Amino acid sequence: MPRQVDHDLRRRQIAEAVWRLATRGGLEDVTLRQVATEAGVSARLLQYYFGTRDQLLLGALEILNADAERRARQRLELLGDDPGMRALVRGVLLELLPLDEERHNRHLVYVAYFVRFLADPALGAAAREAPLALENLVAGLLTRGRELGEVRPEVDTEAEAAFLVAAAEGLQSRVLLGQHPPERAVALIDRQLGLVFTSG
Amino acid sequence: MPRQVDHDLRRRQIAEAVWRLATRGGLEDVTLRQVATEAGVSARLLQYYFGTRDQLLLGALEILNADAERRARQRLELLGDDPGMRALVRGVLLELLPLDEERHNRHLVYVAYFVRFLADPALGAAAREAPLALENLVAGLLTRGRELGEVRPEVDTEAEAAFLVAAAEGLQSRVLLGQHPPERAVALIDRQLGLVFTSG
DNA sequence: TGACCCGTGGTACGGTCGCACCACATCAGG
DNA sequence: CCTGATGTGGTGCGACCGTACCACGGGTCA
Repeated sequence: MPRQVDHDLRRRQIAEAVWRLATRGGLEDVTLRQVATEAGVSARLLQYYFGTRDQLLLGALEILNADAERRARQRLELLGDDPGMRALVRGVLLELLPLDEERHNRHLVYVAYFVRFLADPALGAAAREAPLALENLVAGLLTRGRELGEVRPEVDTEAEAAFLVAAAEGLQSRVLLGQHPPERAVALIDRQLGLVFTSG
Repeated sequence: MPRQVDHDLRRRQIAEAVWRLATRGGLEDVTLRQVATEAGVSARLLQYYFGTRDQLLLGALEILNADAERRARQRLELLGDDPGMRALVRGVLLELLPLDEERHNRHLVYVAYFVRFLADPALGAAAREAPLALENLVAGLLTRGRELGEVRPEVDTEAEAAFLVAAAEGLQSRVLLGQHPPERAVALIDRQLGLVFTSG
């Protein structure tokens, strides 16, 4: 084998350019030439590493998803062993809010892709799984919390989980549009958690 | 004046073509030629009635907003005089869900525009007002309901309003992506309303 | 050392884009 | 009856699009 190059690194470098352009002007602005310029490589390389434009869009999304999962796992681990169910649920929900630049941009990218999710089966598959998994995760945590007495016994954990995740997603949009400051979104989540959990 | 034509009608006809294309493939697919074909008019007419592409996008959005407000008002009036605060709040929130084709498509169009809202000040202005007004409307209804004894006295009406609107918006996304059936979204809203209102 | 393949650049082509421009009906007012 | 604004169609232009294709440096293995 001749000259070795870190393919994953190159792909990531290109994917990041895709994200930046998508957050600025939507998928419209994600042209091969623009991505190449933004990534500082020749347009030919995009073809080499991703193939067609559709594959580039899909590839960039997959890398984003992988990143999101890794970062989320990191942040949850940061809570330490046995952080309590409330802190865990809170951590999961806050992952949906654009509380730092990384999450801000990530959610912006998802929005740019949104309409495509409906039309393109390959993209849709990559996007449909995550949120439902999140909902089930929260539902599981709430059920566990109810068994431990941390969650009020009358709570319908499945419904509450779906509602909490949806609310977090809605708050995300408001923060992105600058209609709420991030702290208010967090406060609103905490308020609802106060209604669900027994700990005062 | 020579040959008279209903400008508003023509503009609406063209705007509807914009919406259809935007819901199918995002703003990428909203090209002048495609819109002209979809609307069954010549491309030249788009220039005549809207000017540049940016103006077309803005104009189509404004017509959509006007429609949305009119339809919402209609549906609320359908509730009759003195429908009770809970029914009113419910009506406002359900307006945010894609419960019929009209609302489904409308929200899809908003999503297609979303990223643009952040970059284009003119579009952003048209989009930023509505949701905050909605939140204030709900907050007012809740406060009034609390005075009437329909809302539990311990409810923070402003926070609850913000949370409810955000949740409705989040549920909207889930329904659009087909992750929840519309009835489940309604049920989740009703469940939360049950926690807020005394009537049960 | 020569064959070979990986990684990279450049470029060319057919197509579509937004938009400006020109031509021409139609019909009200002088 | 003609003048001129209104409404409509067509066409052309320069730019940019996605992508296929060609060329080539450089490192690896026989």
